[in-house]
Formats: sequence, structure tokens, C-alpha cells
Amino acid sequence: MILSNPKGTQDFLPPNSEYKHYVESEFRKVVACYGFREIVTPTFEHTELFLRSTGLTTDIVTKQMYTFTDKGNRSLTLRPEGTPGVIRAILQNNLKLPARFFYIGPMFRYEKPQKGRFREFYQLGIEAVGEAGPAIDIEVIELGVKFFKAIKIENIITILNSVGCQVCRPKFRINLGQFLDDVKEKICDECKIRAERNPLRIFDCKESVCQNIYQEAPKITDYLCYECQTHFQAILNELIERKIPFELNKMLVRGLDYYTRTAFEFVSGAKELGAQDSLGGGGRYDNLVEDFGGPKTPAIGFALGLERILLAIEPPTISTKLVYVIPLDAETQKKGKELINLLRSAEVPAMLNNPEKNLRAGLGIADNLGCEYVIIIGANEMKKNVYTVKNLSQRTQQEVPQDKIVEFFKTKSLDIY
RNA sequence: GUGAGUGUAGCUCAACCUGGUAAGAGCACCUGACUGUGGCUCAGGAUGUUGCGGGUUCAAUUCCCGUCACUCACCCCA
Repeated sequence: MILSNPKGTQDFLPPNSEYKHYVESEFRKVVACYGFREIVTPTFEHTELFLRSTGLTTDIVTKQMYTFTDKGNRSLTLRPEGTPGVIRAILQNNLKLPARFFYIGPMFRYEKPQKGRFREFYQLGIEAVGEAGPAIDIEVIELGVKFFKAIKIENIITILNSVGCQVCRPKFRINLGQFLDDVKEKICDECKIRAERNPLRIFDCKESVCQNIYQEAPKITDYLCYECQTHFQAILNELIERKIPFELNKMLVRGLDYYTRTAFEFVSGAKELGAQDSLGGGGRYDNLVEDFGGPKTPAIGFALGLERILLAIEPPTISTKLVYVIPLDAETQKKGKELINLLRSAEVPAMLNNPEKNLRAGLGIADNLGCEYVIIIGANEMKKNVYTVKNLSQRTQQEVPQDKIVEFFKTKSLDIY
């Protein structure tokens, strides 16, 4: 019992931990190209922050938050998502706008775990705060697509919709409410609850009966105000022009309350993902900063689920730089110690064979460690003033002059993720 | 929160349906053949409170109940 991790958490063991590092470093490269810089915010915040932003009616807030009272009697919550903390930090520190930030870190939601869904999970996210025009919407979507391409996830579909704004959404909601009143006898029980609590979510229903009914329902896109309509149309035009494939889905809504206008989701066809096929999602949230008491500030962002990405990628090849040094006898032991010190000070990772293990055993250990190279030092080498360098995977070996050994390994670029 | 499935060696699983006479296999592990060349081969070795608790029975890994854990799905989302 003591030796088990809490439900919904997981250990990232090698090589999985290295795959994680690979995904994160590719993400860093891509976002850097678009001018996003890293922001690191606390993993817990005042509970109120999430109540005010994520939304009082959302599942996340009503039943999934890890909320606790600390010894100073403050109500704190492990962050269930990244955006509120980022916006808080921007306002609190009075940062200059526009600003572009990215973050990578664990989020926490009390859910029942299943494939691609955990209680502690990592998100890779970006937030562009203070830019209103459609240009940034396009950059953000393009960035997402580029990232998936960088990590070689090919079968990604970008699903796109506009959820309107404070001007047009109320009109839509009234009409949708009327529609739901008319059909409430025919829809499923779940939908009846949704219709009361959060009508926009009815479109998520998977019952075909309901889906058929909702074909006739009012769509937000038919109610967009002139500004929202223009904004949305500009995005569609530009995406087509840039040949970024997308799929319009008038049913797409977002689970968080603060979204406005552009809403999108990156969906994968990879069957490894099970039911959780959404690798990430995001959208515009033009009112959130104001809701926090800041100036009226447009913003857009997205978040990607790291664990789901790991399910979808082809694992990269991980090779280790570690060089395994095997002195053959008592006389060469000292030489071996000097050699690993020399290599280490040149930033070449090195490890010495245990004197109790013979050459055969040492090679086996090096192989298990994933070492590409082994250095063998024995009487013959000492005589000729060389080291025998053996490449384990290619099963080749060569003699390298002792004074050239550091240089030899410095020219090898075996990156470890 | 709801539903279904699964818990046997470090890992993957068999035996369970049809209860029965030392609980097995493969992989991994350890030792040796093998004191200057690893992934092969050969010989040998160690390993289990059959998740936990209770019940039925002469007898339970096997059947029943409970419980916990894991998995998948619903829900929701990244």
C-alpha cells in the first residue's frame, strides 16, 4: 500500500521520462519561433482565482478541484488548468502588453482515471495576451499544427468554431433555450440536465437521437454579431490561404466559461488514444482579464495534454552519451579513474566498471545501460599508448591514441533527451 | 459520480468454466562453462501469504459475498 503511487498519478521512468523531455524540448523550439517566452507560475493558487475564471458551473470547479485549507486558514487549490495563473501573474506584475507566454507543468483534477486521463497531468500551453486581431488567432493555430508536425504526429485535425461574444451570445442562448424547451420531451436525461445547467454543452451529446434533433437547433454561427462574424471569416480565409487544413464544427464548444469567439481543438485519429482523442484545445478569451479587474484586454491561448501526446507519438530513438570504461587489471585501474575524470571535465558522461566484474560482465552492464561506447584499457593498450574504443551497437572497435580520446568523444553528438 | 472487465513469480500469462492430491511456462534475474570482448548457446539456481477479508465444502487459485486496487468506457476534458 505504501509502495503504490496515488490513483491517477504516474511515474515517468526511462525511457518514458526521456520521451517527455523530447516532447517538451520540441515544444520549446516551436513556441520560441513565434516569440513566446516561458512563464512559471505556482502549482497552487487561491481557490477564488479559479472560481472567478474557470467558471462556477463547470465540472472542473464543481467537482474536480483539489482544494484544501492551509495552516493559515487560506483556501488554496492545486491548479486544474494554466490560464488563470498566467493572467493573474500578468496583472499582478503589471507586465507590458501585448505579451506572449508559454508554460509547461502539472495540472490536477480529481477525475476517474482512464486511458489518456489522469489526476495529475502535464499541459503544454501558450497564452497571447493583448492582441485583438485575427492575425494572432491564425498564428496560434498554425503554431499548434507546426508543433504536431515537429513531433511527427500526422493525422491531426483542427476543429474550429466561433462561440461569439457578450454581444451575440445572449441572443443565441435565448433562442437555444426556447428550442430546448420545445424538444425537451424528446432528448435524453443527460441533455435535460445540460439544458438547465449549461445549454451550450448539449451539442457534445453522443446520443444519435439527440444529435438528430440538434441538427435543427440554432447554431451560434448564425447569430454572430458583425464584429465576431468578420473576425471569424478573416481567420477562415487566412487558414485556407495558408493551406492549413481545418474542419468547421458548429457544435464545438469549450468546457471553460471564459472562452469567446475562436474556439478550436486538435483531434487525433490515433487509436492509441482510446476515447480521449483530443490532444489539445483552446480559444480566445477576450473578457477574462477584465473579469479579473484588469483593463479590457483581448487574449487567446491553448493547452495540450502531454500524456496524450506521448500516446500518439512514435517514440524517438534515445541514445545515451554515457561512455563505459573497463580497465582490465589492477595496473590499469588508476588509468581508468584518471580517464573518467578527464572525460567528465570535458562534459562527456563516463562511468567506470566495477573492478570485481570482468570484461565480459562489464560489456553486458554497458549494454544494459544503453551505452554506445566502451573504452577498454589493458596491458596491450598501455604498451601502445592507446585506448580500445568499442562501439556496442555497431560491434566495431578501434584504437584511439590516449591524448586524442577527449577529442574523439567531443566530436560525437549523441544527444540525450 | 455511473457501468463493465481484470487481480496468480519482477514482467507477460497458463491452471479457474467442470473445486481434488507438491501452483506452471516464457521473458527477466543470479551462478558457472568464460581470467582480453556483450545481445547467442549450454548447465544449474532463486522466486509466490494466487490482492485482502469472510462464506460454502472433507477440500478453494477455482464457487459465493464483501472490500481494495488496476483497466476500459460513460461523463467531462488536455
